[in-house]
Amino acid sequence: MSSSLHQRIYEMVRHIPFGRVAAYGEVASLAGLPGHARLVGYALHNLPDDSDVPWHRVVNAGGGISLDREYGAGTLQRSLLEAEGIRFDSHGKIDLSAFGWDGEGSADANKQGV
DNA sequence: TGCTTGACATAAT
DNA sequence: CATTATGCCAAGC
Repeated sequence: MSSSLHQRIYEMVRHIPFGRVAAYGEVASLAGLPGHARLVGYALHNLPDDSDVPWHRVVNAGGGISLDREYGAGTLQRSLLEAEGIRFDSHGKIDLSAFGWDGEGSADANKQGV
């Protein structure tokens, strides 16, 4: 795998704690690639089958799914997120204030009482 | 090796 | 609120 950049992104996504989500831009910055939100998405698009990367924990800046539900991936992502205790609002988006990776600072964001 | 594309983000229209 | 435009830059061909 010459694409070490993807590799690094995969690792970063792998470090996302359970029941939490991170935005593409967030992951990019944390991965050492500030501004390369697209690379994150691109990397996940090329995500190898043997990877245990929780790509479903990566969402867009609005806490929503960028993938088309029709393609299956979007629907699958939402299912996986709900399986981790993450809730979606009426708009099909996630409350980043509660489930965002940086949401650790919020007190009532800790409750995972499903 | 150079052009095209892209699971994004943000501002403007 | 939906669409358009632009930035940014690596991966794929």
